[in-house]
Amino acid sequence: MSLPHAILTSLAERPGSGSELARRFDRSIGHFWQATHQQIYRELARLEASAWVEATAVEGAPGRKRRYRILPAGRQELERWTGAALAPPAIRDELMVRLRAAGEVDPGDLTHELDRLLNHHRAQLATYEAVRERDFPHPPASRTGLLQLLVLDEGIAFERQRIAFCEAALALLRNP
Amino acid sequence: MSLPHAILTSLAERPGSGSELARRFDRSIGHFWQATHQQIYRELARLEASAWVEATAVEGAPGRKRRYRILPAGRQELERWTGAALAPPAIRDELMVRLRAAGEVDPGDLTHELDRLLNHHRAQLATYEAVRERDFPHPPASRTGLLQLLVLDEGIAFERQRIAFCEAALALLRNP
DNA sequence: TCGCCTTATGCAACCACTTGCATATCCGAA
DNA sequence: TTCGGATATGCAAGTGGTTGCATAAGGCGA
Repeated sequence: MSLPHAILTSLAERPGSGSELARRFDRSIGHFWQATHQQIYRELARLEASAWVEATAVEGAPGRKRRYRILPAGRQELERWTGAALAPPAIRDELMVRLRAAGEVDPGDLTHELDRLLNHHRAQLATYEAVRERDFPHPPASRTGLLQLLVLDEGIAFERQRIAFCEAALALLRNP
Repeated sequence: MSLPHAILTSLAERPGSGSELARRFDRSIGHFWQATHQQIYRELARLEASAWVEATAVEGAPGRKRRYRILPAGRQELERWTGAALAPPAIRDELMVRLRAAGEVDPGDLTHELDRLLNHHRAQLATYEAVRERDFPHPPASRTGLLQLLVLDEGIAFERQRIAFCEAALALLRNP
């Protein structure tokens, strides 16, 4: 389970409040490890109880805003986890199940759904490419930057592969 | 949630018992939607309660073996689901989080874990390629076969991408 | 025939995630 | 000045997935 360490990583990159983290997840790390704001708040409470992060109330902000910062023990935990045993990814790909099902029964409106999915992946690809142009106009010099770019490029490769796959599936379903 | 429909699809392809389904998942559909035998048995009980599958006891077998078969109502449900709204995949990729973390702290033994992961993906690729040679020596003629091959080839493309990515990450972590 | 191994099925507890809703606080507009 | 909207945090119930263990039945060797 990676959520606590995804949050620790995000806080190591930059301190922030729960809602800021939720927005950061939507734009950055969350592209690889999604989390709702409820998950993030609950996990922040646990991280604080473990003394891996500390929080200070932010005055003059709406709600009861608290700013979280990673503590040395949290950085140490993140380091331990980074080198710990890494399980192969648990694949849960509904699209593949659908297509296997479409081989057994009438696919119905599946082509319409594939079209919607294709649009989603094209939009996601455009997002990644915009981030790449904005954040990495030149090859980064630091190891941190190189690793961030590597991960971003994997996202781009994934979306491209997905787009090609949706197109192939649509071609197959449309031409009997 | 796709597990009930993954099971219905598998039973539509061929009837079988819970343990046979569990083995089939390990080799086939489970490459895209993993499930333990406990999940499968629980789900089979629900599918039976919904009258989407029926079971008959198998005599002369160890345990209390029961053979499941999809019913017309189950096939109808599978058809409904095939055309239903399809959500974009929920990505949860621990490897990407690790690499972002490795940009913030000392990566420790991460290269060793990446080596193990690389071996896993190479083995998985070899498995897929063996299945492809065995099951699809010639291009399939049926729509069912074409869809199965499409899904299999996506698995192959995924493993290749993953192998290239692990190699790139290793090169980056080893050459500072 | 007794005990053990294997196959097959299943229960129960736990944990993470999802969803819907509730509360707190600030700010600006009526 | 108070009321509604936006921001921020949080609770609680329901669901799916994981893990450890339990039970049932056939087969086989001592």
